[in-house]
Amino acid sequence: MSDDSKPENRYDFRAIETKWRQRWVETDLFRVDDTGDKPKYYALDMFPYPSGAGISVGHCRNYVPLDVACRLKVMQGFNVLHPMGWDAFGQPAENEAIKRGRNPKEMVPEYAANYKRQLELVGISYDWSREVNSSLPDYYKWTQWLFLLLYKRGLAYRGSAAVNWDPVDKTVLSNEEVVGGRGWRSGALVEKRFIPQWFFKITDYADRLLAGLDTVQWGEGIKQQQREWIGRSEGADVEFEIIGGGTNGSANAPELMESIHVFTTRPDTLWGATFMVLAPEHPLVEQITTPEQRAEVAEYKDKTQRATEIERQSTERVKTGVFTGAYADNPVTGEPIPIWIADYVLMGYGTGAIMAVPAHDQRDFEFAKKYGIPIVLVYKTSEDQTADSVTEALPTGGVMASFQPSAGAKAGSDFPFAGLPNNKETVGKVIAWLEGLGQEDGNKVGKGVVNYRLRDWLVSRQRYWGAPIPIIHCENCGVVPVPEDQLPVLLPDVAQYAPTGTGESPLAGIPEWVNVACPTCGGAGRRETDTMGGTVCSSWYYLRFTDPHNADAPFSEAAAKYWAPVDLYAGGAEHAVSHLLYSRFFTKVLHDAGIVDFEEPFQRLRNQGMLLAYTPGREIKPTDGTVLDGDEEETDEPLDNWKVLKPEEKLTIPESQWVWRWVKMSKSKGNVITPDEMAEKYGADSLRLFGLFVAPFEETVQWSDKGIESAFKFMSRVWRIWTELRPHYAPNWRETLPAALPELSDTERGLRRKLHQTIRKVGGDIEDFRFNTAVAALMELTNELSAYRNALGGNTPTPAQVSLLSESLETLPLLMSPITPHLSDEWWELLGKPGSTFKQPWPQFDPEAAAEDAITIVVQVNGKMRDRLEVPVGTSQEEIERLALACEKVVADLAGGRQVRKVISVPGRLVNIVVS
RNA sequence: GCCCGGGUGGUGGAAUGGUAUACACGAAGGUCUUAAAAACCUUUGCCGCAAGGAUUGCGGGUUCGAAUCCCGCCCCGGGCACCA
Repeated sequence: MSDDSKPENRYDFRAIETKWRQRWVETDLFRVDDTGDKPKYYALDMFPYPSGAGISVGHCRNYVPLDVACRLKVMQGFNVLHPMGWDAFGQPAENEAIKRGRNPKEMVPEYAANYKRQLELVGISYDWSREVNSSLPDYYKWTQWLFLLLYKRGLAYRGSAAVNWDPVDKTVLSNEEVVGGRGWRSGALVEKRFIPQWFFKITDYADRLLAGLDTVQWGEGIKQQQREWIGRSEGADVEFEIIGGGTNGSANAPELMESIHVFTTRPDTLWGATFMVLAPEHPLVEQITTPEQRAEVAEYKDKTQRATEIERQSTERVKTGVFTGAYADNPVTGEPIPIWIADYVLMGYGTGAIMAVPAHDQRDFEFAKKYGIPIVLVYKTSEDQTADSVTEALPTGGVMASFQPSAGAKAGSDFPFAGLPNNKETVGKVIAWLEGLGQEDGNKVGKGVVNYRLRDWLVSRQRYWGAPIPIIHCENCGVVPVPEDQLPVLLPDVAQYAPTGTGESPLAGIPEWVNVACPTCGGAGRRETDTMGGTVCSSWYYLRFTDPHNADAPFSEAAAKYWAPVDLYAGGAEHAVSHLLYSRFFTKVLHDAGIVDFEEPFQRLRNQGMLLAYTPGREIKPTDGTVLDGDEEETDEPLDNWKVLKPEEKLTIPESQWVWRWVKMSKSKGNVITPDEMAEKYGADSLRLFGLFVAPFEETVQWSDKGIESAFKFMSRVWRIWTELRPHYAPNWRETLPAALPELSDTERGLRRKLHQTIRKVGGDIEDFRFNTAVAALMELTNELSAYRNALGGNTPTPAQVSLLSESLETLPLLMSPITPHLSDEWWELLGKPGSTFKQPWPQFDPEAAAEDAITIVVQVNGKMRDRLEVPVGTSQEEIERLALACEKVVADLAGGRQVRKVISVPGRLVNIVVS
């Protein structure tokens, strides 16, 4: 049937794709403007860090599907913003530059150019005139401007925060560079050091960040992760006075006495609080520890600080702690209760101190049992239940016991809670009661508060490759923001990019950059030498794309108003909390500053699945060091007892000993397949089609060469079929088709029906991100066209058949255009049409043509399929039921006196006969 | 332990209350060819010669009808983890 000897019958994807790639660039096809009467649509990929390795076919799993969605939107008449840029600041680029001994300012643009080349290679429709690079001054000027905006709004502040200090390399490490408590290069145990650093006050927005989640179309899983990260919990802040303890060697001990605030979600169990626990790092520990306990406390503190990481990973956590010698006053019972320190209380959550209620909290229970601390039941499940009889904490159930306040108690003498159930309502009543106590001296015992797990956002990095923080420290004026007209604070060149041995950024080593006059008083000032972490740059980039070359503002309000917010955002689920939360925070700040008119940056979010490659590795023993060798591109934990083979190991270890596993495709694992080699071998269109067809967008995919071969096979096949039918194309088919319709055979009407059903399905599936079924629909249509071509044989088609074929020949390139744009444009040209399918309207779906003229009705007996009926559309329900009951198989089932009890009809689908 | 996904033929997957296995891979047979490849055609989830039967991780439930909804359990992947 086919004849590949004719050159035009061969699918010469190299010639086709090279030609159209060039032509799209020459005609500036993907350029968009902020004007016109079309509705806008903003679709965005998470912008990548351009690594030296270039993109892998894994990246195509992200960029190609969004490109398909964009191309469809353009054809549907939207003005589509589809930009791309580079998340160029940050550690990966810095580490790469250090490793290669290169200047990141030169290296990053080279890598970016390579990325751009590869993205053009696979035919992504980016408007490159809007390319941004977060490491260029024209971009980071505005990152700095936004820092100052937050500073002015009281949302940027300097606080003390711990960094990971590598005592051997004498550098600050990021969390990613700490593996198993050790520095990734030196292998030395990492220490905590506290230094002043800059924070953004994201916690002020905790409730709004929570509420906003209900207004966006994101996956429930991602929303849930953000909710948990924010970690809102309602409870009470309760104050405990310290009534004895260490004098700290000072004579005026009473003045040192303070109170301890705790956060508790269970203030209703206050009567059962028989001790308190402070985190070992709690600042009050020094003050309250008695001289006798000092040595023991110091030892415990030291032990927790050094051994935390190791112990956490080793044994099951046994509760340990040390008594400080101090006591606090339980405000409702008046009893003195001992104050302990223990590492199960975390400094970073709540107030770093808890009231411990062993009767109703399992951790407190274990601790009390171990150290012989009394247990008092607040809730009892039976009248005569005693603390000695319980073997574990009772967090739920029971009713409240009766408590008589002792003489020393602050609380009022009445106790209105006896008999109340253990539930949220009771907690509320107790909080209200606590708030009413001690109001005379203005000192409430407790008050209802909301606590969040969310911490303020640490933006300082003691690193070179980032946007300098636009702050000057003046001896006289303190912290002074750099005036806006002096922005950007340019990142200077340095001799050495690696972190310094002092823990400061390399910028601190350039006196001529650091020393400046104070903008306020003119006195001696020092520039802030910390830079901003990469997540700051990426928290607003989506807005820069709306107006990427604006020299007077981060973006014009008009451009942002026209384009933003982003209608469709696509990227990896690994950003579920960090980037996606920070961008939302920035957007709310900009909203409050009156700069943007919306509060949520990303209306619809889709997360693509990972791409796995079958990768050789070797078994490792648990003792076989897990210290990484530093050239890891990503920092995935090594899989339990297995490690990827290094290139040299592939030579030394015989293949029979290789252990294969599916792991994420990445440069560090040596399993990357690049789009370059695939495009060379099969073409970009085949690569696009394969990535879409192989699995649903969100699903993890196992890469196989077989898969792309099958995509290529389809491309060759559809090319051949279309090419063989093309001689029958008549451009005037729209005029001739109406008259031709009555002449068509059933088969031919069936082909036309399939065509219009496919128009409907492909459009709908792409909008729903169901690319795999859209491709399947195109394959089905191709199969029908193929069958029709075979049926036609060498016969000359009638004029009616020409009209029919012409409609298909012209529609197919348009239907395939979003998915295989190069092929589609080549076909378009072969039909004698100018321009690109990209600028053509999406085909109109004709409901009449798509309608079936016969339907299959399934006949069931008691829900079991018995027969099928082919009936013409429009057959009455009564007629269908009569036919169903007359079916041979139904009649057989009804034999033996079984009675028809009910007949259920679903129009157009089935008849279910319920028999006794 | 908690949270979020998921479990359907030999394989990737389709079907989200109404014909389970679309589409594709793989496999088998055929046509063409000196031959091979490619292409094209046919068959192909399981048991059974067949009629027919069982079947969507396991067990129960709701329903005329469940892969789909509900309850309990098992397994796999991902995330968080002493959160007071």
